[in-house]
Amino acid sequence: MNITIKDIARVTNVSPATVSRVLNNVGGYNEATRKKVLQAAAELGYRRNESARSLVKNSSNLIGVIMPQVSTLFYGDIMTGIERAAHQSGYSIIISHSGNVGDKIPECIKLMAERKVDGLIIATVEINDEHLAMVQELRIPYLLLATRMPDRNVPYLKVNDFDAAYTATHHLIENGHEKIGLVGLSLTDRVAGTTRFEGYKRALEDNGLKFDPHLVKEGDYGFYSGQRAMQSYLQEKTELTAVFCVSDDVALGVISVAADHGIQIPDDLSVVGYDNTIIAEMSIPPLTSIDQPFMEMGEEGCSMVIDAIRHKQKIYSKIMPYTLVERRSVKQITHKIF
Amino acid sequence: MNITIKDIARVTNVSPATVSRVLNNVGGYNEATRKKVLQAAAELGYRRNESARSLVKNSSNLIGVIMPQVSTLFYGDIMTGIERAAHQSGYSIIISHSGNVGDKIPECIKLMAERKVDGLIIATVEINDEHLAMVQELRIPYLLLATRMPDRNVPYLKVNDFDAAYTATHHLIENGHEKIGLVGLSLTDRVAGTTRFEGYKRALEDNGLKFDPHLVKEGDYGFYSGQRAMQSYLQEKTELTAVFCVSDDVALGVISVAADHGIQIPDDLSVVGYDNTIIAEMSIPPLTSIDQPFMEMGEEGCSMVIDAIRHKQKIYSKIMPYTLVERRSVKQITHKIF
DNA sequence: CTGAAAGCGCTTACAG
DNA sequence: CTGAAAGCGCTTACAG
Repeated sequence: MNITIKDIARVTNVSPATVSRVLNNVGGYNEATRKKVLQAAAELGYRRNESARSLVKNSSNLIGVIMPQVSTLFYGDIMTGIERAAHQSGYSIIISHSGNVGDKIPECIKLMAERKVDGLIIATVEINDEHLAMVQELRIPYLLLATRMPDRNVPYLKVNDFDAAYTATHHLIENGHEKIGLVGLSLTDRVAGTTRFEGYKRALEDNGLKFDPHLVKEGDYGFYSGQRAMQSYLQEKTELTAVFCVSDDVALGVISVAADHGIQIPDDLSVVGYDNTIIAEMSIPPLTSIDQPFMEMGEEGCSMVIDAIRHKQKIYSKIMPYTLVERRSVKQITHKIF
Repeated sequence: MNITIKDIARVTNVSPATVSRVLNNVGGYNEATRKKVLQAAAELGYRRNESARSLVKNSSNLIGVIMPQVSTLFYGDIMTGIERAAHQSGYSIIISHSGNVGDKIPECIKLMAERKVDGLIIATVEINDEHLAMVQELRIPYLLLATRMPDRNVPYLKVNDFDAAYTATHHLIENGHEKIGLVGLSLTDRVAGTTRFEGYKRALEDNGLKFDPHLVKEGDYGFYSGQRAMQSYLQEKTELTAVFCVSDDVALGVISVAADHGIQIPDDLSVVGYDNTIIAEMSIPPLTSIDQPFMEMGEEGCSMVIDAIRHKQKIYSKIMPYTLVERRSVKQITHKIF
């Protein structure tokens, strides 16, 4: 049998109400009772029953996290950040995977509803209007993390993909590159795909370079996508001196087939990645990459929803700062015009 | 206000008891009532309150997962496996991070106790006797995943580290190597550290090679650990033709400094990794590595505890199969004796 | 400062 | 097949 508040009450000769009060630190008892209750609780090995507590408080001290189960490098970082912030504030986190294509999102939301989570973080997956409606029905604070809903006023926390892509491309241009490829563009991904594409194009235009569709390779964010793109460049004998990759994984993909073909990075080809996961550092040569602060995003995002829960206030979207971290995969080349 | 079972009862003119029965599919009602209850539930948008349910059933449908927050590559894989199995059986998972050094383990266990989790998975961290006592006090099924307690009869699910290290080393020997380094040995890690060390040594001995302590570099499982080891080999001008690394990360570390020094992999140095995470494939050249099936381990492990919960039976330890996946980081060299 | 009582939303013997 | 009732372990007005 489990030890309950009543057991403590019996042992200490006070009412369960008082036990509850001291255990919850709400005041309304003198020091003597406080001491004996706490001592009895410790001696009996009391563990409070969160279910009972949740039931009466109509809240669970739970933050729900919905994430896709793709094994991306940053999954752990985001989770770590979220868990840290939650733990600090006395919340626990419960997670549910949305499937690779987000097909299980409704199920996830239902689950979160049953668990009466106090707040919800939807990370990394794109949701649609139907999902949004379900989430809103929950009437709890929620936040899109490292994702967003275009054209909808839904709170999110993420890096500005347009700017970051612009910066990455601009960095290449600054270093004298004029034929710059874009690798891994997902046209169906309106959050990170097309936005980065726009940033890339704009950087080109702003610097008087012509956008050439032959230089962009569609794909996804994976390693193989990068490999396929590089193979395709090779086969088509595309002339380029640099590529901007939509993720570190695809960057490593292009580097790997480049290596197989004796193409030197950065001497023959400069490459910049995106995410700045650990593999950017592991790359040979180490990869220049756009840093997304995933751990901080998890932490900050979770704090935002907790604040909203506690102060019953609205969550405002926030842009996280990105940085370009330079390593050794970009070469400065001389301008042809000189 | 939330819709409850009573609301459905009122609308359908049956008792809450009956509503509960049809919602839980326990039988004891005719088709007509079943239909109207289900319909009313759907119409009202009923969501059951798991807290209330947990309270009366004295169980939560929750599997607790305790993991360190190191951002290892396989974190996501393990979690994915666990979540998949849990979800399939109607369980949710709640996670708590144990800190890098496991210092927060007691706190994690306390939390799991309060949540009344039905089962517990402790992944990847080493626990001590004190922790074990706390866990056992919970009186719920639990399992150590990808870790174990030496000298204690505690159920675990993992790969046989000794055998795997033996296999890795033996693979190198088969390919004609005689001076084989061991990189990343953690002498304090009695689970994976010393065990892999033993496997390495035994493989040497069984093949008539002398164990040379100068060939082993202590460290941890990280990238930098591999870098430091390689630098140290270089500085000491250690003669060796191959290294067995305790993780892919350390393997990439040695490869990266090797590259900086113009040392060709595998021509000048063969290397085999451990874990077979995605980076093994991303490595240049692609890394031969011991595969640990993390996703399957998560899935299988979670299934084991769920089975134990359902059938109230003991959990028996299980060994997962590992495999050596050969890629291009090992070179066959001619035996000197010929 | 403290207690009696009601109630959170559900499940489950028990009785019919 | 169905309902009335008790109870899971807690919190929180209310009253003193």
